[in-house]
Amino acid sequence: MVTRAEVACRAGVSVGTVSNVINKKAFVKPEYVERVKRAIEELNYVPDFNAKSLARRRNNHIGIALFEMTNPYHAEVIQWLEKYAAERDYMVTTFLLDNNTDKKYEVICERRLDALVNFMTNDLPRNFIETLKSQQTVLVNFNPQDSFVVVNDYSQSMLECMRLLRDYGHKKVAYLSSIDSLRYKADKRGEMFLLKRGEFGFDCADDLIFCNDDYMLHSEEIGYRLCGKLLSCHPDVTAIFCMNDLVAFGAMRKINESGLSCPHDVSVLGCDDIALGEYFNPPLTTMSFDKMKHGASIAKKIIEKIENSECPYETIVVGSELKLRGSVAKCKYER
Amino acid sequence: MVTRAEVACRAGVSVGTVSNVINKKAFVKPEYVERVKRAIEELNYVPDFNAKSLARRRNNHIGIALFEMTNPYHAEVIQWLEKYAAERDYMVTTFLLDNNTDKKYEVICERRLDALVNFMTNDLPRNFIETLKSQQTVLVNFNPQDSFVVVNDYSQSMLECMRLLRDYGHKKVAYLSSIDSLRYKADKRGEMFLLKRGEFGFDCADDLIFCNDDYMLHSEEIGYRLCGKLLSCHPDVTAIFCMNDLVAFGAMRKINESGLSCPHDVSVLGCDDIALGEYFNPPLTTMSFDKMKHGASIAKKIIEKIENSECPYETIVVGSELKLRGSVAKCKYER
DNA sequence: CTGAAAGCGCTTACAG
DNA sequence: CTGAAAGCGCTTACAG
Repeated sequence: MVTRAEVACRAGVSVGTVSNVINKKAFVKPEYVERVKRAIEELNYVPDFNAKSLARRRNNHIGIALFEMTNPYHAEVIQWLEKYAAERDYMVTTFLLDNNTDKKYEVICERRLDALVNFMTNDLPRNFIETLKSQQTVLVNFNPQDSFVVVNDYSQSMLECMRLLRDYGHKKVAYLSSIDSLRYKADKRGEMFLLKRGEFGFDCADDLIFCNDDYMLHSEEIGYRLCGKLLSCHPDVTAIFCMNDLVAFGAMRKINESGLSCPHDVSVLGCDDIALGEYFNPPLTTMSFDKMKHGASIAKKIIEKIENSECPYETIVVGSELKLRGSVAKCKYER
Repeated sequence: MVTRAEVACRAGVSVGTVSNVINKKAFVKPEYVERVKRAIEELNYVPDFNAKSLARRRNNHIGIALFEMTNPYHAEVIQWLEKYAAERDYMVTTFLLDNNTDKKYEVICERRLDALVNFMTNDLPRNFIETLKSQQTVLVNFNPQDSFVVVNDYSQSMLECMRLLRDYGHKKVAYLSSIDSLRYKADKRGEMFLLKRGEFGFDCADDLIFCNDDYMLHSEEIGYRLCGKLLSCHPDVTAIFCMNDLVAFGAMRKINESGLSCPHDVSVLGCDDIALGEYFNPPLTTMSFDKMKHGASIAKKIIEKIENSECPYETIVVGSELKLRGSVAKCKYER
């Protein structure tokens, strides 16, 4: 492994000067720049980012806390986040917090991340968060007072969906949530549904809303199970909101297996607009937001704050958009 | 940020002794152990893994080079790899090499990864690989002589599939490959199809095999486009092998849009057994292997070699398994 | 068994 | 503008 000292030696300058030409932080006599560059080339020198991190007390490392790695929705957002970050020399790594979590909390703290983005649905332990704060880690999606918060405002699209279902004559409309009953209402989608369903003429029975309390299940499985329960107590349901696209896929599977058809018997709506939704049969109606903008703007805010801790934390609201596709149709009783 | 020196001071011992109790490498008088532990607790001390890495010249960091982050197949394998690695204090980070690749090659080298797993379909530059080798990075899925290689042996399942299609009376069978025509034959699936299709009584027309040369497309889109071409020159095709499940989803979408039905008109087979396949309509027939075993065994080999560079590189062969589901049916001309 | 000290490969004031 | 040197927070022979 060739080090900076060897480069300096070969170029006939000091280590500090080599640093200066590599980091372009100070003016260096062109002749030296030339010599250093040549030495780097000849020795095939690669700087050690680790050593740099230690000296600068900054890692250029962004972490992402995730519960399910197989949800393409997160993968898409992360992809854009990573792209933006990578162009600015930041590395992003994803930490799967679905098992052995205590150990992973430790690891995350030991790695001295510059920032951590929280894409979990469940809460993270208080002392873990405190440690991160004491390390000056820039936080995203924790408490609004000490982190950036990105909220996807689904209220408009949700209203649009509800209007659509009403116009299509649906009355018996259910809601399948992949999170538990407490959090369910905190979510804009759930809140809106609960608040407005009477107004839109939908059946207001409590057991048309299903929540999930088993944290270990993946979304598809949640949708599949909840839809099973739903169909057994409300076989005449004609439309189902699902909290995300994977839940919707699970619901559609159960519908098919029950000998019903989507959208002929039951319309299904998802959320997130993952790329595969369009490939389903029927293509999934869903609502979403600009994932590129979402990912990139998280990265942008993070980097701004890392490089200038004076930047205030703020809440970013991202508007949503409805994608109407084949999985929604007129209520069969109206045709 | 509290450092090891402060812990040592508070515990009334030296820095080295603190290291010894943390790393459990040497015997320390129980009384000291107690005092050090208390000091750590009281000061809320968190070791700095970065500094540790610099001193040990090892990072406990495994990288994964990936082209598409949205393929759940890789996500699943990586998830198991990560789980195994995390339990042994290794961090794994995924590098998306779909754009700005030169910069990312640099970043990867600068981060001094202990290992790099290659999940790309296209080749990586020679000098990048050379640099990694000179850094003693443990390699997976590069050249067999200087890396571990994990091959999924699909030959048995592929034969099983072909036998099945023959028994179901299919004659006009196509193959959609997400990689280019050169690599196509190097893959066990493609090789087997090409070699045996005559023997199974399938039509041997060259234009029943479609390859993809546009590296920027995602698998679903590749399947969709190739299937479009296929249907326009062979509208009477009755079965399609797809190189992976996403390609199959794309093909199924095109089939539906063309007014045909899967499996009534055309049977479709995928590969990888991604979780969503079962949720499709119809559920996708596919072949796969044990992803947990696959991911964990990569991690195991890597860690063994990192911790003992004497371990020889080897090739690991993983057998495959057929999952027969609704997307395959008897040829309609035989019913 | 424990402590003092050198070393890991960088950055960054500070003199000159 | 450049070099010498201290420092980042650890590990690890080596004395004692």
